[in-house]
Amino acid sequence: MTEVSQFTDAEWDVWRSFTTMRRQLDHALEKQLQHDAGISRPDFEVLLAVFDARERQLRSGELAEILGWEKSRVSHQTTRMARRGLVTRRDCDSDGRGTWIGLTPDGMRAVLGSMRDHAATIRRYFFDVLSADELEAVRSTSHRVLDAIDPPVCRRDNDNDNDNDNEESA
Amino acid sequence: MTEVSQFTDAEWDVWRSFTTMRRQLDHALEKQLQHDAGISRPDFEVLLAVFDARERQLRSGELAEILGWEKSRVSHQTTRMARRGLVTRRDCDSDGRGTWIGLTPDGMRAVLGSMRDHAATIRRYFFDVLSADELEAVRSTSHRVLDAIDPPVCRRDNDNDNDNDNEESA
DNA sequence: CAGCACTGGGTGACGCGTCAACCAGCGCCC
DNA sequence: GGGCGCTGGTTGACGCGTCACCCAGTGCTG
Repeated sequence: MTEVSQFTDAEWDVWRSFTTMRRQLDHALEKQLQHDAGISRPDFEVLLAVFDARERQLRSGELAEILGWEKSRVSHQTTRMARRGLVTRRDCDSDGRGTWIGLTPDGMRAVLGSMRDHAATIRRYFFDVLSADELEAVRSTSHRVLDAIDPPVCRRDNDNDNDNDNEESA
Repeated sequence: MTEVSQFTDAEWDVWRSFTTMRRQLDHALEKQLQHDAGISRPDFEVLLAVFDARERQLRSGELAEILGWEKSRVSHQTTRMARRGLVTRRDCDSDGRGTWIGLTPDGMRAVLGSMRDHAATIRRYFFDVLSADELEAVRSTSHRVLDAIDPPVCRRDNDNDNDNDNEESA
């Protein structure tokens, strides 16, 4: 990644800082969850989504939509989690194709035990160390980058039907 | 991730923007490489590191150090890449334990063909859409977050023996 | 030289994630 | 009611990444 990259040293420095930070932050959050509750980040996301749902259960498809995951990913993940005793999976009565995902006692314990710690960790490594201005900068740069990527790549938030015209300047 | 998260709406907005941006940016870069050269990002990193090395070859351990990867990861990755015909692996003469990683013609073609496009993509989605001030903000916030994480978590860049002082300002 | 620790690297199992293919139930429409 | 497309979801293969463990060559020390 040196002579070849056609970036200036300053650009390269920014890019490296940024990617390193992402990696370390992910790693730190993962480690905290693993340490505090013995679960992974995907585990946590699933547990929290189900926990937040009325009746503490969700159809597989709803879960996919909430998390922004593919259906197959949800299937794989919940299958693994069921094997590890974190969630239950049972067939839906009213629709023979459906699957309800619920929490086991272990899953409930895990999510309750890790929520506060996880939020605290995010706060410690992110919100606490950044000023209001910096947070605003993060927000705006994120949106800028997203806007640049947006047309060609996936659409998730406002999923309207057209997805191939655009370029509303950048 | 709603009532439960003990974040303000504004905080939540920042965090979501940030994580979404990371995901989409990674995804876009991955897609570009796959499209332009049929390789993944890890593939690209390995190829570029080897390409940059004198003699166009590296010992497995050097590669690990350059990329900041674990040795086992390098082993798995280069094994897969060798299977796909991107790199060569041959035993080292002077040290019976060593392995040299080199480029195949296909690997050379892939790295040559994707370098410019990859850099251009990073520029398009990142450097081009951010002002100098915003880039500086990215750099400084990245360092701030890294500094917050740093002590407890891994040390990678300046790997001198002491690993808990530093702070060369941000 | 024998022993022994260290070092370079590989392996296997597993979790995460995607893609493509598949399958069954459901709804619709003739 | 018999076909037909759609929808909800699963499966299998594969790549990525980590951890724990293993193995052999190296080199040092007695």
